Amino acid sequence: MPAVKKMNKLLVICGPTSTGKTTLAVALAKKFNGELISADSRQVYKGMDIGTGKDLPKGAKIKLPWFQKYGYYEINGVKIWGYDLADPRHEFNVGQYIKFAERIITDIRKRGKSPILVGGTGLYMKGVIDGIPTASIPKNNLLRKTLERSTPEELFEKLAQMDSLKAGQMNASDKRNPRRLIRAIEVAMWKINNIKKEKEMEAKKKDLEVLMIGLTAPEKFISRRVEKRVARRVKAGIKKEVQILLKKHVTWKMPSMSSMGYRQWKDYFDNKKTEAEVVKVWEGEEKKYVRRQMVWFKKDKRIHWFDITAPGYPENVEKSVEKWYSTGSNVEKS
RNA sequence: GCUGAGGUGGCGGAGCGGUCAAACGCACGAGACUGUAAAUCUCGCGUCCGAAAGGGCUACUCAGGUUCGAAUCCUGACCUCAGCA
Repeated sequence: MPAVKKMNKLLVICGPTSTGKTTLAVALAKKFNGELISADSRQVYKGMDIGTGKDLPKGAKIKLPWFQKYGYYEINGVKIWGYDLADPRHEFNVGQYIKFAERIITDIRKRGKSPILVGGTGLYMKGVIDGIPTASIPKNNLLRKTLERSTPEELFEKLAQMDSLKAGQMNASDKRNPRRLIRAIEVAMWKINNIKKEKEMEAKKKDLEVLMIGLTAPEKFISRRVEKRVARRVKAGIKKEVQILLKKHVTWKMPSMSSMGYRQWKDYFDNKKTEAEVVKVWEGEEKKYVRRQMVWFKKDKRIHWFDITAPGYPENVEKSVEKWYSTGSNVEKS
C-alpha cells in the first residue's frame, strides 16, 4: 500500500451520472486506504435510496460513531459518508454540505485514511475544493417572502442599490434569475449588517492538494446505461419508495422531491400518466442532466478525464492516482 | 356515398387579408452558475450572406383564381378526422 505523504490531499472523482464513479471510488479506496465522501445533493436525503442511486448492499444500515451526528455506510468494506444527512421534509443546501464535508475530511485524516470526494453535484464539489465564501451566510426567510413576487427587473434594481459591485458582476442570465437575485440581495443585506464577520470569512483559505479525476463515455454509451439503470430502479421498487415518502408527509413541492425519478411520479399518482410514460420522461430527464453536468465539469481545467470505455481504463486511473499519492505533486495534464 | 370539421415548423398549437419566418408550449442545440444546483436562469432553433446591426431567398397540403397585397377570401384536387347512411 503506497504511503500517503501529504495530509492535505484530496482525491476527487467526478463526472456525469451513470459512469460508475462510486464503483471506481470504492476500488481506489480499497487500494489506497481511503474513505468516500459522496458529493451528491440528493443522496443526502434519508429514505431516498433507489431513485438517487445509493449503491448500497442489501440490508445495509447506517453506522453512527458515538462522537458525531453523521453516519456512514459500508460498500465492500469501504466507508462512504454523505448519505442520509437530512430529512427529505427539510431543505438542505451547499452551506450545510460544506460544513459536513470539512468535518468528515478532517476526521478521516485523523484516522490516517485518505478522503475521496466522489459525486456529480458540481457546486457541492466546488464548495469543498475551492470554498464558497458566502456559503455560510444564512438565509432570510422573511426577506425571501417579501421579495417572492418581485420581477427580475425590480430585484436587480434593489440589488444595485445595496451592492452595486455585485450587481455589476451579474451576467445576463443571472440578472433574470429571481432565485439568484434574491440570494444576492440576501447576501448584500447580511454584509451590510455584519461587516466584521465578513472580514473573517475572507481570511479563510483552502489549503488542499487536489487530484480531480473525471469519468466520461460516448453519449450513446451513457444513454444506454441510463436506460438500463432507470429500468433497474423501477424494478427495485422506486414507485413504492415514492409512496412511502408521501406517507411520511413529504410533498411534491419540497426540494427533495424535485429529484429525478421522484417528481415524475406525481403525474402517475394523479392519474394523468401511465407508468410507462413516467419512465420515459424520467429517462429523458436523466439524459438531459448528463449534458448539464458535462457543461459544468468541462469548465474545470483541473480535471483529468478518463473514458470508461477506453482500453485500460481503471488501471490508468489507478496509476495516475498512485503516482499522485506517492510523489506529492500533481499528475501531468493529459 | 352524404354531411360536418380540418390540413401551418421535428411535434402540439396560435394566427383568420397587410406590421408573419409565423405567438405559446414541447423537443433539440449552446451556455450561465459563490446557501434550493437532479434546482434555477439565459440564448439559439426555415435557409443563405454577415462578427454584429442587418439583408437576401423559400415557406402555412397541391393547382388555379380574386386582390395593390393571401397562411388568411373563392374554385378544384388530394388527404385526415367525426357524424349519418
